[in-house]
This record gives sequence, structure tokens and C-alpha cells, in this order.
Amino acid sequence: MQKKRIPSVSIDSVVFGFEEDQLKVLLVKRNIDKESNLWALPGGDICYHEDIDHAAERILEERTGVKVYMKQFGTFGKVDRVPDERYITIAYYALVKPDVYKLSLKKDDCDVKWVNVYDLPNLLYDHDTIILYALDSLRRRIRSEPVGFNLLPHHFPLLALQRLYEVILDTRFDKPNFRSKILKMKILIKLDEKQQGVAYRSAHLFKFDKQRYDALIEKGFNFEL
Amino acid sequence: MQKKRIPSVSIDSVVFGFEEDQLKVLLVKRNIDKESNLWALPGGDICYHEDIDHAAERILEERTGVKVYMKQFGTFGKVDRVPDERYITIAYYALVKPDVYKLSLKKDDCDVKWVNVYDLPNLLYDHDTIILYALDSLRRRIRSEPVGFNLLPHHFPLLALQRLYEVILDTRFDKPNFRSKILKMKILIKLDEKQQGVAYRSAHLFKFDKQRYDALIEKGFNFEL
DNA sequence: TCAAAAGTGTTTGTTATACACCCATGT
DNA sequence: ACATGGGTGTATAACAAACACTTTTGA
Repeated sequence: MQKKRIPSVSIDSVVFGFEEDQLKVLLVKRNIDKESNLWALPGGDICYHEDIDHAAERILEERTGVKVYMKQFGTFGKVDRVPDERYITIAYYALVKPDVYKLSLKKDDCDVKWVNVYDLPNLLYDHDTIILYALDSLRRRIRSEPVGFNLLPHHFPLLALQRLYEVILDTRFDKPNFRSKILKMKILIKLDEKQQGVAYRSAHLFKFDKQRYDALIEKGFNFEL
Repeated sequence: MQKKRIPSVSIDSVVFGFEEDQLKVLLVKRNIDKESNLWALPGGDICYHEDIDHAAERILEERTGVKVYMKQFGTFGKVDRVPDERYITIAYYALVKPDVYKLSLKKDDCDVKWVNVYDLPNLLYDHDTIILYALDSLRRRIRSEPVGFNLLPHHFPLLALQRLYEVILDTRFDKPNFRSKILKMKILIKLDEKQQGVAYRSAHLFKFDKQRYDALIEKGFNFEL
């Protein structure tokens, strides 16, 4: 049974993943869009009796089977963005951890792939514009809020965090400086655990301390990178 | 003749103005909403053959007769935000200069007033939430982009700029430090003109130099306050 | 002459930046 | 031994914060 949908409005999601020091985006090819055969963002419609945030999570969960960090960042409504139809789309970006990364092929009625955000193929409609806008939004947010951890495993070495910020912000950081800056914030917990199977000195693993962070925010602390 | 509208979707605008060292928001009382009699944000529907950004400008222009700086900042779509109906609204904030401020009563089929953003009355639907969200968005943007000038006259004294930032960011700045910081950016032009009719030493007036700013941006300059 | 804001300069402490350097590990 | 990243320390420059002070103007 198909539930009633809101007409003329859709949701599209830019799903970001971090793998091999690259920022990647999840693309799909729906069997429905046979004509175009272009890669597209995962998306869907909104039910009449569901909040839009819930719709965004549902659509992504139907495809990947998991719940992830999601953020609405813009709504796109140029008249000609979808040929021969009037469609407004509300866009979200999602940040997924590497363990989720692999689960992205749940349903087999569609093709799925991850691509480097800096090397996109031709995309359906205005989906390239939407991705660039998502990247811009993510860049703004990641510098003032600790959302980057949503792209890393729960336990990670400091250099992974640095590489993540470097690839998203498209810049380089000095290792000692980055290290001391992030550690001075006191929002990371150093674990006993260490890296395994690396061909060099293994690094300590850290995890993000959300409780500590929330407490610091109360006191007026400001995350800034 | 009424043009065809997109169903279930509306646009609402948070119009910010700066007057008497206060950040104010434009509220209206539409005759249509007789039942509720609550103050509300100015808003309207989207035509089938018009971009949403255009719709936002049109709706505001119909009411105030002017074009202003507008920025889309979020879309609100909780199921119960409008009783007995399903309505998603795309929200914009607008920044208007004081000369426009007075023109806000163009049409007389509605009541209009400016209220302090920090002292809001009871509002229609979720319009209070939308305003708070708009303020948050404005705060983020005004610290990293020179959009604040859209709330000031073309020619303004430095202290007006400082007061503007203080009231929006809800903080205080040290006058000499604020002054030197903004002047070091080299994005203001000092005019020969001076303040008039003040009961104290008149200040030099400045204007924002958009050309200079764009050129600096090219070179990697970053506005930050 | 006083109040109110304009406008300039200095001092101090904190951060950012750029390095140099040693450590641990697998090949 | 050496390549690779882990991890620490330091010297310098740049900047932020606090504040003292003089100037101008109308009432």
C-alpha cells in the first residue's frame, strides 16, 4: 500500500563518506529513471503525515539500512531544474562512518557507488549544484562544530582527523599545531587502544567526548578549527 | 487573474531592520487570518512558473515596494506546524536599510509593525521558531561575510556598525579595537561627509567598498568579526 | 564646563606559525 | 638502515584585550 505523498516536493540527500583520505559522495542510478541513465542523488517523496526531517531519514534508511547524522542545508526550486515538471527539492547532507560505508547496497533494485566529491561525473538535473552547495555548508559547519567525528570510526588516530579536515577544507595543517590545538580543547579521550597492522609506529586512538563537549559549551566554549 | 500556485508549499520571510540600536523584525496581520488574529511573518505562495528565490522577492516587494538583500536559510515542515493542513514553508531572511524601513506600509489591507527581535509577541504557527532560526543563521553569516552593511544606510559612522554587530551577536566590543580591526581590512571608504545634527563631535562617514572586497576575496582574504 | 562620542596610541598576554627534533615499527 | 608516520618542544611573529588619553561639539 502506497501512502499519500506531497506533490511537487521531493527530498534529496548528499551522503558524505571519508575513505582513503578522500571525501566521497554516494550516488545512485534508479531503475525508474531509465531514460536518462545518469547518476543521481538518493532521494524520494514526503508523506503527508511525516515531518520532513523524518522523511529524509526514512528515505536514506530504506536505502542504507542505517540512521546517520543528517542536516538540512537548502531548498532548490528553479523552474527549469526538472524538465517538463515543477519540482522543488529539499536537500540534506548526511555524514556516515566507515562501518556504515559498506552497507550502502541494501536494495538491489538500483546501482550505487561512491565517488570523490572533487571528481564528479555528469549528474541528473541540478544535482551537481546541490552537491557543491552541500560541500560549502559542510565546510562552514565543520569549522565551528564538532560534526566531523561523524565521518570517522568511533576510535580514530589524530592524523585521521587532521586528514579529514584537510580534505574537506581543501588545505594543509601543520601536524604539531593541529595536534596541540585539538588536544587543548579537551574534547577527546585518549584510549589505551592502539592502531593495528600499520607499517610504522602505531598511533594512539582517541574518541570524541560528547558529554565533555556539551559541558564546555554550557560554559561558553567555542569549537573552532 | 490568479496564477496557478504550487500546493502545500509557502514562503515566509523574516525581515530584519536596524533602528535605534535595536534589531527589529517586520510582522503583519493579514485580514485573511481573521480567526487567529495573531501577528505573523509576511509570506505567500509560489507560482508554478517562477523560481522560489523570485517568489520570495516578489512577495516582499508586493508588500514593501522594494528589493532587498534576501537569503534562504531553512525549510520548515513539521506535520503539525499548521493545524488541519499540511504546509511546508521555505524561509528567507531579508536585510533592509533604514530608508526602506519606512516604506513597509505599502498596502493597506493589512496591519504591519516592527518589533524587537528579542521581545517577540505571540506569533502564528511556528513563526517564533522560524525567527529564532533566522537570527541564528544571520549570526553565523554576519561574522564571516560583510552582509551587515545591508542593514545600514549607504553612508554610516563606524560606531553604528559596531552597535549593529553588538546587537546582532549580543555582545560588546571595545571601540578602539573594533575600529582598528575593521579599518585594517581596507574594505571601507572614508568619506569627506560627516554626521549632522548630533549633540556631540560629529563622526566621519564611511561606505562599504564592494569592489575592493571582491578583489580581496580573490586574493584569499577572509572577512571575520 | 560638562556630557557624549570621536579618534589615537600603548601595553600586555595569548595564539598562530614555522620549524627542529626524537621515537617506534615493519620491511 | 630507512621510510613512514607518531609525538614533543621551542622561538618568533601576529593578534586580541584592556585601557589611558586627547579631541570635538552642542547644550
